[in-house]
Amino acid sequence: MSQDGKVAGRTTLQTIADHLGVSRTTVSNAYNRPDQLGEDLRENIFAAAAELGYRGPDAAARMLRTGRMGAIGLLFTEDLRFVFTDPDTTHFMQGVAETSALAGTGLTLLPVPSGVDVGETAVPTAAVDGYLVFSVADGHPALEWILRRGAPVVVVDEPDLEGVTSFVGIDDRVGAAMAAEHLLRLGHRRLGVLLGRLTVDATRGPVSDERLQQATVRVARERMAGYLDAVAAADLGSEALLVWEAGGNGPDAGRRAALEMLDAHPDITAVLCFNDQLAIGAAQAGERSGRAIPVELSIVGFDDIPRAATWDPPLTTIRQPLVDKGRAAAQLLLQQIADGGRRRIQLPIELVVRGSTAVPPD
Amino acid sequence: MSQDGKVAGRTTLQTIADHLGVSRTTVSNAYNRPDQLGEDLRENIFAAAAELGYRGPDAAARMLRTGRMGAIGLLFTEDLRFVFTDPDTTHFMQGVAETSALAGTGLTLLPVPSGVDVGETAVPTAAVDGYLVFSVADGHPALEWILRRGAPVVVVDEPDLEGVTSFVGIDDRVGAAMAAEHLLRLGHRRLGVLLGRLTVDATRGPVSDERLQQATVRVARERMAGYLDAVAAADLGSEALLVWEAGGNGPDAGRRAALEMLDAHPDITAVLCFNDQLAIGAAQAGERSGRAIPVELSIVGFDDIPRAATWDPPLTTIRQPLVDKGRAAAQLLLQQIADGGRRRIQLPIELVVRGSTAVPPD
DNA sequence: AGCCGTTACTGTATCGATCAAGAACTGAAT
DNA sequence: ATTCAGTTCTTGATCGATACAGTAACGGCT
Repeated sequence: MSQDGKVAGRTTLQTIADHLGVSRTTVSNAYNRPDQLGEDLRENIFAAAAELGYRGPDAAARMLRTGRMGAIGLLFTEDLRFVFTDPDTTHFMQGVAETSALAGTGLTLLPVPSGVDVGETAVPTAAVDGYLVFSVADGHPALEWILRRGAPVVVVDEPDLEGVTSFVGIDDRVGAAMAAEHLLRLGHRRLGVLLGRLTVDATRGPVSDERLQQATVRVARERMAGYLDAVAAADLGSEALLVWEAGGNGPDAGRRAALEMLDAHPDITAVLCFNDQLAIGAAQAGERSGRAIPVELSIVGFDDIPRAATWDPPLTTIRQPLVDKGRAAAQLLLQQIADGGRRRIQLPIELVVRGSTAVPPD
Repeated sequence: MSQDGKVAGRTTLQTIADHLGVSRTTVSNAYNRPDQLGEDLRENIFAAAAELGYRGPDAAARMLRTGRMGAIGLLFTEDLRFVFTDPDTTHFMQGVAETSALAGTGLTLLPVPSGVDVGETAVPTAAVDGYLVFSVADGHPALEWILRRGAPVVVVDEPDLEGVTSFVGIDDRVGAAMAAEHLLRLGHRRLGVLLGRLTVDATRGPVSDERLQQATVRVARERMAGYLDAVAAADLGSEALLVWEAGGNGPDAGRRAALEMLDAHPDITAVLCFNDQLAIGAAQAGERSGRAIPVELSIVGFDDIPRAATWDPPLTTIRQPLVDKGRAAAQLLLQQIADGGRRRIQLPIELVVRGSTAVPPD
């Protein structure tokens, strides 16, 4: 009856097979290929499974045999406090979670806290079919680790490793140019630029051309190029731009940096921000330093998070579809897992003019 | 030399072992037990691995052999839009992610969208050592699924299955009583209660005693009991409480429900809210209906999210440590995975009096 | 009767790694 | 010379399931 009867041990497919006098494979089929056996036998098998306390096919064994993990990994290197607080990230995650849930795939979070060796994290041992890499700086060790594993990878926003991974992003250069053009057309001639980070470390303060050259964050490089495009198109020089690094991407970092920037350069009449959180900080800084928005100071954000529309005044911003970005990234990864194909997606962006920008004071 | 040489196929431990003329196990030890072999051999092994394109030990095979998945699952049944937006949830997740990252454990998200059969989700096949169940209503099918799997489970907030799972929560009854007492002591005699949901469906409107009996959400039952405790201690009857169900837990649902409630019962002088998001909605509703806060209407929240302190006026609320809750839950699960022990943790709560409560108008 | 297709089920090989037990070697202590 | 302990590496068994190929039984059709 049994060809492999165990004396004790866990309940497995074999236990049930022995109990009913059928083969292991038939029991397996009851779970995974219902069309391969009769309806009544299938029910008997489930009854026996319940009786014997069988927990269902073991995940690890199935994975080993099939080679599929049934899960995708989401890698991020930002501070965890930030990841779950920052609206950009959470909206993105929402899109990812939605898509993977719809596909019946698991979603494994792979945080790589700064200062921790990647080998010590769950990254190397994670049971995933592929990785989603969310906004990681060039050459980060975590990225090298997973590229070495050879699994499918979709990079979101950065870094853009053409030909190596799939990619989801927006045209950052054009988006930045749209924002700057809007201000220039209103008549502004002296623009502050407030960005989060140019490198992984949290440097704060004015940004020299030199430091700009060293930027390891692709998005920052692209957007700066976009601002310069717009400035050049308006027949102005790069001295029209005053670039300041906040050292972080939240409203607090934005407020602090904007206060310093406005203090150092009171002639600035408008601030271009790398995201809406920074823009909210800048708006607070403006009011705190006695500048009415938008009459005395114009602010432009980026992303169009929900709060941008409800802020007082509502923020002019560049909209990018963050939830769609998550959806697209997850879909690309699932596709690549299925067919091995690498793809690129560029999502649409749009200038949304609201109440935080106006003609500069004369 | 080789005892199991494959003609082609993937690179495995054996490939490297053959290449160097050592055994499979030695190569395995190079990765997992560096003290079991010489330093130079270890380096040779890694060099060979790099040369042959070996991706490191296969996760599935390791799991099968060791029986450890190296990951925990986080189950939630709420709408995904809510999960990543709601501050309570994200703070909790932050604590979980932090703790699991510190332990080098993976964290797998297991969303169970409403209307989807649990068997179709990643829940049954997830490779996890245990489950974290976050605020799920009594008898939800997803919970039955994972209990059947027999893996360690930690339930957060609800349902409280004593003796079956570990549990992390607060004393909801006492917390609610503290909030109500505060208002009663100020002199309020007619209190609105604004709660999110009593059952999984999104019912809205006034809550009858009958419906209260049917509540499948444990936290709601406990807190109602706490309010009644306080009311009774003040020698009042249950008619001092006017209970309203918002059908959701966000500010929008809160605002809408509070408007209806205040419209139907203009004599209410204070509102007890089940969380700060609802409280923010109630505060907006108060002002929108022409009531100054706190002079004409007092509002009490629950949780003490960061926004509660910065709201205008700052919210009086019951503080519960949400990030700690996530940490505690993850730690309990990791402990239970390690030693099988089931434990209970009750986190401290605290009344935080701020500017949204005052003596009622006469 | 003979052939074919379908349904229902079986048996063997295999996925890739780790564990437990033990062997070979080294050097030092008895 | 012998025992002992420690280090370094090997052997054989095993984790639990699924892929693949194959068999048996049955009914319909010519």
